[in-house]
Amino acid sequence: MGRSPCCEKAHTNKGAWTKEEDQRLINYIRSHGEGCWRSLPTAAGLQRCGKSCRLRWINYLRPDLKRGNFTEEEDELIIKLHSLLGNKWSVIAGRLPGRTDNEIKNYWNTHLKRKLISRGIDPQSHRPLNAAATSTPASAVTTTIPTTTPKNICTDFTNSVDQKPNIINQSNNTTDSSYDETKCNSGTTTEETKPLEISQKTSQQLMINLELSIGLPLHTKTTDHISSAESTASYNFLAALSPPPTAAVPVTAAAEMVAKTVCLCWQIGFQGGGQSCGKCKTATGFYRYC
DNA sequence: AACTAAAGCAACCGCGGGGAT
DNA sequence: GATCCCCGCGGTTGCTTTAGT
Repeated sequence: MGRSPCCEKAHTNKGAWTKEEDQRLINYIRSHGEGCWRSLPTAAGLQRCGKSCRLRWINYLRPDLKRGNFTEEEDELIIKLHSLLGNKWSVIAGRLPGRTDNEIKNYWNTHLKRKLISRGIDPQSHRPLNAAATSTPASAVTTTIPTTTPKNICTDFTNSVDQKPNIINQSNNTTDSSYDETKCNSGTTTEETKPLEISQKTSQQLMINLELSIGLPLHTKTTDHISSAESTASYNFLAALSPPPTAAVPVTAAAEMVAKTVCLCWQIGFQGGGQSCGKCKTATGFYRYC
Protein backbone atom coordinates (compact mmCIF):
# COMPACT_ATOMS: atom_id res chain seq x y z
CA MET A 1 0.00 0.00 0.00
CA GLY A 2 1.45 3.27 -1.03
CA ARG A 3 0.81 6.60 0.49
CA SER A 4 -2.27 8.50 -0.39
CA PRO A 5 -1.63 11.13 -3.03
CA CYS A 6 -0.67 14.52 -1.77
CA CYS A 7 -3.53 16.10 -3.61
CA GLU A 8 -6.57 15.29 -5.67
CA LYS A 9 -4.92 14.63 -8.98
CA ALA A 10 -8.14 14.67 -10.94
CA HIS A 11 -8.55 18.36 -10.29
CA THR A 12 -5.00 19.56 -10.60
CA ASN A 13 -3.24 20.95 -13.60
CA LYS A 14 0.06 19.49 -14.65
CA GLY A 15 2.82 20.53 -16.96
CA ALA A 16 4.02 23.98 -17.80
CA TRP A 17 2.79 26.89 -15.72
CA THR A 18 0.88 29.71 -17.33
CA LYS A 19 1.62 33.36 -16.65
CA GLU A 20 -1.66 33.67 -14.84
CA GLU A 21 -0.82 30.79 -12.53
CA ASP A 22 2.59 32.30 -11.86
CA GLN A 23 1.02 35.63 -11.01
CA ARG A 24 -1.48 34.05 -8.67
CA LEU A 25 1.26 32.21 -6.86
CA ILE A 26 3.44 35.30 -6.63
CA ASN A 27 0.60 37.43 -5.38
CA TYR A 28 -0.39 34.89 -2.78
CA ILE A 29 3.11 34.41 -1.42
CA ARG A 30 3.72 38.14 -1.40
CA SER A 31 0.75 38.69 0.81
CA HIS A 32 0.86 35.54 2.91
CA GLY A 33 4.42 34.35 2.78
CA GLU A 34 5.75 30.88 2.13
CA GLY A 35 4.62 27.81 3.98
CA CYS A 36 1.74 25.38 4.23
CA TRP A 37 2.12 24.31 0.66
CA ARG A 38 -0.65 21.80 0.95
CA SER A 39 -3.32 24.39 1.51
CA LEU A 40 -1.73 27.07 -0.62
CA PRO A 41 -3.18 26.01 -3.98
CA THR A 42 -6.74 26.22 -2.70
CA ALA A 43 -6.11 29.46 -0.87
CA ALA A 44 -4.44 30.98 -3.91
CA GLY A 45 -7.07 29.72 -6.29
CA LEU A 46 -4.68 27.47 -8.12
CA GLN A 47 -5.56 24.07 -9.48
CA ARG A 48 -2.12 22.74 -8.70
CA CYS A 49 -0.56 20.32 -6.31
CA GLY A 50 1.11 21.97 -3.34
CA LYS A 51 4.37 20.36 -4.23
CA SER A 52 4.13 21.77 -7.70
CA CYS A 53 3.56 25.26 -6.27
CA ARG A 54 6.52 24.92 -3.98
CA LEU A 55 8.74 23.77 -6.81
CA ARG A 56 7.60 26.52 -9.11
CA TRP A 57 8.24 29.14 -6.48
CA ILE A 58 11.61 27.84 -5.37
CA ASN A 59 12.98 27.07 -8.79
CA TYR A 60 11.55 29.84 -10.88
CA LEU A 61 9.54 32.58 -9.20
CA ARG A 62 11.56 33.39 -6.10
CA PRO A 63 12.67 37.01 -6.40
CA ASP A 64 16.22 36.36 -5.20
CA LEU A 65 17.01 33.93 -7.98
CA LYS A 66 20.00 34.67 -10.12
CA ARG A 67 19.24 33.84 -13.71
CA GLY A 68 21.81 33.41 -16.37
CA ASN A 69 24.96 31.46 -16.98
CA PHE A 70 27.12 30.06 -14.26
CA THR A 71 30.41 31.80 -13.76
CA GLU A 72 33.75 30.04 -13.73
CA GLU A 73 33.92 30.60 -9.98
CA GLU A 74 30.54 29.00 -9.53
CA ASP A 75 31.63 26.05 -11.67
CA GLU A 76 34.65 25.44 -9.52
CA LEU A 77 32.72 25.89 -6.32
CA ILE A 78 30.12 23.37 -7.41
CA ILE A 79 32.80 20.89 -8.38
CA LYS A 80 34.54 21.37 -5.09
CA LEU A 81 31.37 21.07 -3.08
CA HIS A 82 30.30 18.02 -5.03
CA SER A 83 33.60 16.39 -4.24
CA LEU A 84 32.90 17.06 -0.58
CA LEU A 85 29.19 16.46 -0.40
CA GLY A 86 28.21 14.24 -3.28
CA ASN A 87 24.75 14.73 -4.72
CA LYS A 88 23.58 16.92 -1.86
CA TRP A 89 22.22 19.45 -4.28
CA SER A 90 20.25 21.39 -1.73
CA VAL A 91 23.33 21.87 0.44
CA ILE A 92 25.41 22.83 -2.55
CA ALA A 93 22.71 25.25 -3.61
CA GLY A 94 22.88 26.79 -0.16
CA ARG A 95 26.43 27.79 -0.92
CA LEU A 96 25.48 29.50 -4.17
CA PRO A 97 23.17 32.42 -3.50
CA GLY A 98 20.54 32.78 -6.15
CA ARG A 99 20.94 29.26 -7.47
CA THR A 100 18.53 26.42 -6.87
CA ASP A 101 19.25 22.79 -6.24
CA ASN A 102 17.38 21.85 -9.39
CA GLU A 103 19.34 24.32 -11.46
CA ILE A 104 22.65 23.11 -10.07
CA LYS A 105 21.66 19.50 -10.52
CA ASN A 106 20.75 20.09 -14.14
CA TYR A 107 23.90 22.10 -14.70
CA TRP A 108 25.97 19.38 -13.18
CA ASN A 109 24.43 16.69 -15.33
CA THR A 110 24.64 18.66 -18.55
CA HIS A 111 27.83 20.68 -18.22
CA LEU A 112 30.05 19.95 -15.28
CA LYS A 113 30.13 16.19 -15.71
CA ARG A 114 31.46 16.68 -19.19
CA LYS A 115 33.85 19.34 -18.00
CA LEU A 116 35.35 16.98 -15.47
CA ILE A 117 35.56 14.14 -17.95
CA SER A 118 37.34 16.41 -20.37
CA ARG A 119 39.82 17.12 -17.59
CA GLY A 120 40.28 13.41 -17.13
CA ILE A 121 38.42 13.31 -13.83
CA ASP A 122 35.69 10.90 -12.93
CA PRO A 123 32.68 13.07 -12.03
CA GLN A 124 31.46 10.58 -9.45
CA SER A 125 34.63 9.87 -7.55
CA HIS A 126 36.51 13.07 -8.48
CA ARG A 127 39.54 10.97 -9.16
CA PRO A 128 41.50 10.75 -12.39
CA LEU A 129 39.68 8.53 -14.82
CA ASN A 130 42.62 6.21 -15.40
CA ALA A 131 43.15 5.92 -11.67
CA ALA A 132 39.49 5.18 -11.19
CA ALA A 133 39.74 2.43 -13.76
CA THR A 134 42.70 0.85 -12.01
CA SER A 135 41.77 1.84 -8.51
CA THR A 136 42.78 -0.28 -5.59
CA PRO A 137 40.13 -2.19 -3.71
CA ALA A 138 37.86 -0.10 -1.56
CA SER A 139 39.06 -1.84 1.54
CA ALA A 140 42.58 -0.67 0.86
CA VAL A 141 41.97 2.93 -0.08
CA THR A 142 38.55 4.37 0.47
CA THR A 143 39.16 7.97 -0.27
CA THR A 144 36.41 8.36 -2.79
CA ILE A 145 33.15 9.99 -1.98
CA PRO A 146 30.09 7.83 -1.81
CA THR A 147 28.09 9.96 -4.13
CA THR A 148 25.59 7.33 -5.08
CA THR A 149 23.97 7.32 -1.69
CA PRO A 150 24.49 10.54 0.17
CA LYS A 151 23.45 8.86 3.37
CA ASN A 152 26.72 7.02 3.31
CA ILE A 153 28.47 10.25 3.88
CA CYS A 154 27.08 10.89 7.28
CA THR A 155 27.11 7.25 8.22
CA ASP A 156 30.73 6.89 7.40
CA PHE A 157 31.63 10.18 8.95
CA THR A 158 29.88 9.43 12.12
CA ASN A 159 30.80 5.89 12.73
CA SER A 160 34.10 5.19 11.18
CA VAL A 161 37.54 6.60 11.38
CA ASP A 162 38.94 3.83 9.30
CA GLN A 163 36.66 4.47 6.39
CA LYS A 164 37.54 7.74 4.82
CA PRO A 165 35.12 8.74 2.13
CA ASN A 166 35.93 12.40 2.31
CA ILE A 167 37.18 14.65 4.98
CA ILE A 168 38.58 18.02 5.83
CA ASN A 169 42.14 18.54 6.81
CA GLN A 170 42.24 19.97 10.26
CA SER A 171 45.86 19.79 11.17
CA ASN A 172 47.04 22.52 8.90
CA ASN A 173 45.66 25.39 6.93
CA THR A 174 43.98 23.46 4.19
CA THR A 175 40.64 23.75 5.86
CA ASP A 176 40.73 27.47 6.09
CA SER A 177 42.13 27.82 2.66
CA SER A 178 39.79 25.46 0.90
CA TYR A 179 37.24 28.14 0.30
CA ASP A 180 39.77 30.53 -1.06
CA GLU A 181 41.27 27.88 -3.24
CA THR A 182 37.91 27.34 -4.75
CA LYS A 183 37.50 30.98 -5.41
CA CYS A 184 40.99 31.78 -6.53
CA ASN A 185 42.58 28.81 -8.18
CA SER A 186 40.13 28.03 -10.89
CA GLY A 187 41.68 27.55 -14.22
CA THR A 188 45.14 26.74 -13.05
CA THR A 189 46.90 23.80 -14.60
CA THR A 190 47.16 22.08 -11.28
CA GLU A 191 43.51 22.44 -10.54
CA GLU A 192 42.54 19.20 -12.13
CA THR A 193 44.48 17.17 -9.62
CA LYS A 194 43.15 18.91 -6.55
CA PRO A 195 40.21 16.67 -5.77
CA LEU A 196 42.47 13.67 -5.58
CA GLU A 197 45.05 15.55 -3.61
CA ILE A 198 42.47 16.53 -1.11
CA SER A 199 41.26 12.99 -0.80
CA GLN A 200 44.73 11.60 -0.38
CA LYS A 201 45.81 14.19 2.12
CA THR A 202 42.70 14.08 4.14
CA SER A 203 42.55 10.34 4.20
CA GLN A 204 45.14 10.56 6.90
CA GLN A 205 43.39 13.21 8.86
CA LEU A 206 40.61 13.51 11.32
CA MET A 207 37.09 12.60 10.35
CA ILE A 208 34.26 15.06 10.63
CA ASN A 209 30.61 14.39 11.01
CA LEU A 210 29.51 16.37 8.01
CA GLU A 211 25.83 16.11 8.68
CA LEU A 212 26.30 17.30 12.21
CA SER A 213 28.26 20.25 10.99
CA ILE A 214 25.58 21.31 8.63
CA GLY A 215 22.45 20.28 10.36
CA LEU A 216 22.83 21.12 13.99
CA PRO A 217 23.92 24.03 16.09
CA LEU A 218 27.28 23.70 17.68
CA HIS A 219 26.36 24.67 21.18
CA THR A 220 22.96 24.23 22.56
CA LYS A 221 21.80 22.60 25.70
CA THR A 222 20.54 19.73 23.69
CA THR A 223 23.90 19.15 22.09
CA ASP A 224 25.99 19.03 25.20
CA HIS A 225 26.97 15.52 24.36
CA ILE A 226 29.02 16.86 21.52
CA SER A 227 32.58 17.13 22.63
CA SER A 228 34.50 20.30 22.31
CA ALA A 229 36.75 18.62 19.80
CA GLU A 230 33.76 17.73 17.71
CA SER A 231 32.46 21.24 18.01
CA THR A 232 35.77 22.62 16.92
CA ALA A 233 35.84 20.22 14.05
CA SER A 234 32.38 21.26 13.06
CA TYR A 235 33.27 24.88 13.18
CA ASN A 236 36.37 24.32 11.13
CA PHE A 237 34.29 22.60 8.54
CA LEU A 238 31.84 25.46 8.54
CA ALA A 239 34.67 27.86 8.16
CA ALA A 240 35.68 25.97 5.08
CA LEU A 241 32.20 26.12 3.63
CA SER A 242 31.07 29.49 4.83
CA PRO A 243 32.12 32.73 3.30
CA PRO A 244 35.30 34.00 4.87
CA PRO A 245 34.56 36.20 7.84
CA THR A 246 34.57 39.83 6.99
CA ALA A 247 36.92 42.26 8.63
CA ALA A 248 34.06 43.34 10.84
CA VAL A 249 33.45 39.76 11.91
CA PRO A 250 36.70 38.01 12.77
CA VAL A 251 36.85 34.25 13.03
CA THR A 252 36.47 34.07 16.79
CA ALA A 253 33.57 36.44 16.77
CA ALA A 254 32.03 34.50 13.95
CA ALA A 255 32.39 31.31 15.95
CA GLU A 256 30.62 32.92 18.85
CA MET A 257 27.93 34.13 16.59
CA VAL A 258 27.41 30.63 15.27
CA ALA A 259 27.17 29.35 18.79
CA LYS A 260 24.68 31.94 19.91
CA THR A 261 22.45 32.67 16.98
CA VAL A 262 22.53 29.53 15.02
CA CYS A 263 20.71 30.27 11.85
CA LEU A 264 21.69 27.59 9.43
CA CYS A 265 20.70 29.74 6.53
CA TRP A 266 23.63 31.85 7.44
CA GLN A 267 25.92 28.94 8.12
CA ILE A 268 25.43 27.45 4.74
CA GLY A 269 25.73 30.69 2.97
CA PHE A 270 22.53 32.65 2.87
CA GLN A 271 23.06 36.29 3.30
CA GLY A 272 22.01 37.08 6.77
CA GLY A 273 24.98 38.68 8.40
CA GLY A 274 24.80 36.16 11.18
CA GLN A 275 21.23 37.02 11.97
CA SER A 276 18.67 34.33 12.39
CA CYS A 277 16.21 34.46 9.57
CA GLY A 278 13.42 33.77 12.02
CA LYS A 279 12.16 30.73 10.23
CA CYS A 280 14.83 28.32 11.37
CA LYS A 281 13.82 27.82 14.95
CA THR A 282 11.54 24.92 15.59
CA ALA A 283 9.06 24.56 18.40
CA THR A 284 11.55 22.57 20.41
CA GLY A 285 14.19 25.24 20.17
CA PHE A 286 16.32 23.51 17.62
CA TYR A 287 17.39 25.23 14.54
CA ARG A 288 17.02 23.78 11.16
CA TYR A 289 17.96 24.47 7.63
CA CYS A 290 15.16 26.43 6.05
C1' DA B 1 13.90 24.05 -46.02
C1' DA B 2 13.06 19.74 -43.73
C1' DC B 3 14.31 16.28 -40.83
C1' DT B 4 16.81 14.14 -36.96
C1' DA B 5 19.66 13.93 -32.96
C1' DA B 6 21.42 16.04 -29.05
C1' DA B 7 21.27 19.24 -25.40
C1' DG B 8 18.97 21.98 -21.97
C1' DC B 9 15.69 22.71 -18.65
C1' DA B 10 11.22 22.74 -16.15
C1' DA B 11 8.38 19.84 -13.87
C1' DC B 12 6.92 15.45 -11.85
C1' DC B 13 7.36 11.36 -8.88
C1' DG B 14 8.38 8.65 -5.03
C1' DC B 15 10.68 8.32 -0.86
C1' DG B 16 12.55 9.58 3.65
C1' DG B 17 12.89 12.67 7.61
C1' DG B 18 10.87 14.76 11.22
C1' DG B 19 7.25 17.22 13.81
C1' DA B 20 2.62 16.63 15.74
C1' DT B 21 -0.73 13.92 17.88
C1' DG C 1 6.28 4.21 21.09
C1' DA C 2 3.22 4.22 17.05
C1' DT C 3 1.05 6.50 13.55
C1' DC C 4 -0.17 10.28 10.61
C1' DC C 5 0.88 14.09 7.88
C1' DC C 6 3.60 17.50 5.63
C1' DC C 7 7.76 19.13 3.64
C1' DG C 8 11.88 18.75 1.19
C1' DC C 9 15.14 16.14 -1.50
C1' DG C 10 17.17 13.51 -5.29
C1' DG C 11 16.25 11.02 -9.39
C1' DT C 12 13.81 10.85 -13.56
C1' DT C 13 10.86 12.21 -17.32
C1' DG C 14 9.41 14.65 -21.13
C1' DC C 15 8.91 18.92 -23.63
C1' DT C 16 11.36 22.64 -26.05
C1' DT C 17 15.21 24.52 -28.29
C1' DT C 18 19.42 24.21 -30.85
C1' DA C 19 22.81 22.11 -33.85
C1' DG C 20 23.97 19.12 -37.47
C1' DT C 21 23.05 16.82 -41.89
